[in-house]
Amino acid sequence: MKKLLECISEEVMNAFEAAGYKREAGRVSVSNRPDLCEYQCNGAMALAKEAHCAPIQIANAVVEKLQGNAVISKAEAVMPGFINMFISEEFLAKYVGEMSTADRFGMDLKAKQKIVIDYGGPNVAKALHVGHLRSAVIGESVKRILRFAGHEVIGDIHMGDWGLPMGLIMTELKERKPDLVYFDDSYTGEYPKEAPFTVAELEEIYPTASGKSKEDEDYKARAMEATFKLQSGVRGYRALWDKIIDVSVNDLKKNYEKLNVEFDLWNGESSVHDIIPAMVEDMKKGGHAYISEGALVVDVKEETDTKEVPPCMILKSDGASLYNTTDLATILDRNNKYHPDHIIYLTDKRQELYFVQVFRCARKTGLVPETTKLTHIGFGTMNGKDGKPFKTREGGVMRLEYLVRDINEEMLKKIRENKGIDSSEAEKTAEVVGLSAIKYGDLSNQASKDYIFDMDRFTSFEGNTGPYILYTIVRIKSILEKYKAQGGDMTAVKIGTKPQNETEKELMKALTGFNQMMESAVEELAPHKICAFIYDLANALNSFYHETKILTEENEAVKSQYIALIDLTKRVLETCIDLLGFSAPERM
RNA sequence: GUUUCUGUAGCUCAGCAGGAUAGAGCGUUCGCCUCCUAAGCGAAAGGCCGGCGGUUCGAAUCCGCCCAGGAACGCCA
Repeated sequence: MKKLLECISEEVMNAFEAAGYKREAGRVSVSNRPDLCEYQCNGAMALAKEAHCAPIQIANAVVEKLQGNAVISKAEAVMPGFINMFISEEFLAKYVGEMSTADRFGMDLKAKQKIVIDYGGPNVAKALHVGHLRSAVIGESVKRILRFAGHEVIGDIHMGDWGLPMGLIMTELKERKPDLVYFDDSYTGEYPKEAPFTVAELEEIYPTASGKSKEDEDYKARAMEATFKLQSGVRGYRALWDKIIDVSVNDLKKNYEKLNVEFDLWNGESSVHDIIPAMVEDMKKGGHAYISEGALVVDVKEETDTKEVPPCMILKSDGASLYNTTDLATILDRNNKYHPDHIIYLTDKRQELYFVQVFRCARKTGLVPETTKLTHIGFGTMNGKDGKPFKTREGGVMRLEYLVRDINEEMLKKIRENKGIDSSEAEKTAEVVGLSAIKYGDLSNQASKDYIFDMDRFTSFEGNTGPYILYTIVRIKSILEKYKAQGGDMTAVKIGTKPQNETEKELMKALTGFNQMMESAVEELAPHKICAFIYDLANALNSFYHETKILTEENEAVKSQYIALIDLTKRVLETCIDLLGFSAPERM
């Protein structure tokens, strides 16, 4: 379905052409002066110089050609050369009517792509903290947006599950429970099903071990040995590692579930361990990798660089692999398995340079074809009210669990003080609304920017917040329920006649922006555009609601259109919040 | 030091393939519930769009310089 602005632009372009000017000048945008007009075209002014005449003359000529137009009800030329237009109400109603019955509200699909999203995942055996929130929330939304646009998307959490941290944990475990069968090299039987530790223990073990290794050389040596044993496949160490992964992943799943975040793949650095040697060998053979300052590197400088881009390190001088190595191997692995058209990484924006290096290295060494797009979405930090990175009151790193819990408690308080909702429903509702508060608060900002996490603001029901959006949806649901209870037939309602008043027209116009907005949200991988759109749409709905008695409208045809219109609004809003990764309750 | 991002109302943020009087929300002030959820709606006040230059008929938006803050800059991830 053509976007509304395209429909209007086409008319204006034709008019430009008919008046003897080039049609490109006819591009129309939503007016930035709603007091003067609804849509505007500034092409006449841009054209003036090459056409050697005053812009107002051009505008006048174009306006003349627009008289009696079916799409544009009124057009006028204004000094110095603006073309101000109003849309035909009949056309608008017809357009919205088509939208309401079309798939995806009439959004056209582009060629289908296969896309992998890498969430730059958390380390196993470490509690999720607020730093992991953005990757999960933004990534989930981007995934849903791309799927909505018709692409095949594979989300990979991509955990840090290999290397020294694992050795440290095992060393500390051995220290505490030396009798575990996993450490008995002569043991050949089955290993126990039960893990010899809980998540809580695991989370405490890692920092302890990490601390010890910094002070105790001998301890560190043992940890490195354990790491080596794991990586070289010693049976007991592998079995123990499996348990660590099991316990951690279980816990991670629980946490991500609360955030309504899902992954298709639970891969990690370990997944590509086996293909690293061959990859490194190829890089050497290809003449790309060479030894510099003891380490194996690939140059990734380019002539056009304005800054120093250090080489991409493949192996450390002690021969061990590092972050780069596994990321490169992962690219290779993904290419072999999925042949993706596009791989998207979500990490903190501080890793920008790192990804420039990795992407260039991957291209240079031919890990992916030229056509595979590699994108890094670098997001800003979540700060506290003081503008500094978010911390607990004690100054430590805030666990994600606690953040979610605090938001939910705050939400529950507000919901309880409002109305007599019974307590089990209130708790459920608080979770749903709380999630909207967290996610909307995050996603309504541009991903690349830092933002301030303000509990009071995010959980507020007023203003540009998640709860406000949900409230709007709940309001609509309530009317529709009543309509049905009164015997109204939802399948019979439709949109097609011109709006009765200004607020209805504004609501229609707001709805028509969906396609335009979605296209740029997909193109720019920008969930915040959806937030801005639904905020405007919710405002339009609430104004309409306030001005219009819907259920008591006596003219049945008018009432039917009202119902169809708010139903469409509800569906659009629900689709959008689903793309953001949350949902609305029945009541609140 | 080099590179890069950011700087818009008291606060939190939009707007940036250049367009007419720079927009929201919170907060402040003032209206509106016998009526579909007032968690709402309407209105007012509040701005040298960090500064200075340049390009242009026209700049918050493009370019240059400067100021302020953050970040990155080979063996962490």
